[in-house]
Amino acid sequence: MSPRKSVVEARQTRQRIIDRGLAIASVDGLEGLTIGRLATEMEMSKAGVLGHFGTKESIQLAVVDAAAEMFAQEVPQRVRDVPPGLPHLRAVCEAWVSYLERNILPGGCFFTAAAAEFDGRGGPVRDAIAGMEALWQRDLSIHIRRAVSLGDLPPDTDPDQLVYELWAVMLALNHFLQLNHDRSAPDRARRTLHRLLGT
Amino acid sequence: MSPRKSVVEARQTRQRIIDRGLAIASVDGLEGLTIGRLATEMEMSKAGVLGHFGTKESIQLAVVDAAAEMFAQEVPQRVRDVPPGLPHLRAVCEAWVSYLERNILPGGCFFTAAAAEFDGRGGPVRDAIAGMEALWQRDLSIHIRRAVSLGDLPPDTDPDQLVYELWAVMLALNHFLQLNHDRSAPDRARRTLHRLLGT
DNA sequence: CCTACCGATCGGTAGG
DNA sequence: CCTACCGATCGGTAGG
Repeated sequence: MSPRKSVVEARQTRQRIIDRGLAIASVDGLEGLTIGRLATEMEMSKAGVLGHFGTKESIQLAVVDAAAEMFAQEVPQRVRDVPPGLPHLRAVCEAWVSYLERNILPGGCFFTAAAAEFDGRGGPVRDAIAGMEALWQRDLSIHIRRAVSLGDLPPDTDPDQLVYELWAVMLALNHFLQLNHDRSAPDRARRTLHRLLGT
Repeated sequence: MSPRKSVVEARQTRQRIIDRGLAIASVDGLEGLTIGRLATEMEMSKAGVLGHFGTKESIQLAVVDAAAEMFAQEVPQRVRDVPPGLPHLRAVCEAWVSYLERNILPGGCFFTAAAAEFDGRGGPVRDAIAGMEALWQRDLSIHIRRAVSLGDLPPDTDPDQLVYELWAVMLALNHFLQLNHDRSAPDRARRTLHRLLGT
């Protein structure tokens, strides 16, 4: 029997479970993330793992939040000092490409994988994934409109259309990296961005 | 006890299992495609279902083949009479958009979902998915090079780059249709294609 | 945080 | 094509 842990230690354990869960889910999906597997990899009992969350769905939701936090730190946070308008938009996209290129999570972009897995279902997990994507799309749209109003992009730019095309670039980048291990994919993504956002 | 069926009937049953499996897999993935679920929906016993294939992996491989056949009938077959070069390439892309827009499979593009599900693994199923995608990319590349040699596309066109960008358009179309039920996505896809392939 | 357990479901087999 | 079964694993609970 393990000694009872302090509140701080318990919180650390909880965070370690979430981090491990994020790595598992990026490879094998949010359903491949089973309590038994988490327990084995954490060298804990299943009840020990589950006690921090209550249900598997709570684990999944915590992992979705952790993925959003990681993305926020790796992309928008890294370019927060770049001046607004087109420079900021370009920096955001470059940070995004770099994030995918560096393969921080073993299975690539968590949200792309989770969206494909849950898009045919209902429920809180699907809603959380869709909500995070919508937030980030809104952010991109704001950067685009700012670039237009600053005269950095043509006045007839359709922000939603550009969001669609930027999203497409990143989906394809993740797809070619993960399925084909195509190392020329980041370069192709950058060339497309070049065309979309000028030199 | 059901009467023993003829060879023809057995083949039909096998095909019905595959068709049902393709629909299930497009929504819940190739792992959500369980033998028990197939048996319930087919109103057969698990052993009855499994007897046609031997293993679950064989079912998965048969479903991948069926998905490729469906795609072949819905996209390249439909435009086989369109003259080569840019007209053919445009017709192919329009048939592809239309195929995704009509949502023939309840869960959208099977290959996108399957690729996201299996891209972190090894094995025959993953190889079959990647192989089908590679085949279709080769096809696209041939159409592009034909259009270049006919003078329909600029001589400095990079075929692999254009394949990347066309693939991106279709991944995004499927993504926005399935996750967000965004009915403006087909229009956005067509506008991007317009820009990529001229008016 | 553990052991010990629950009913359900998984892929698959034996035998007919 | 069926019934009847196998061991393994699923999410989750009781009790400490």
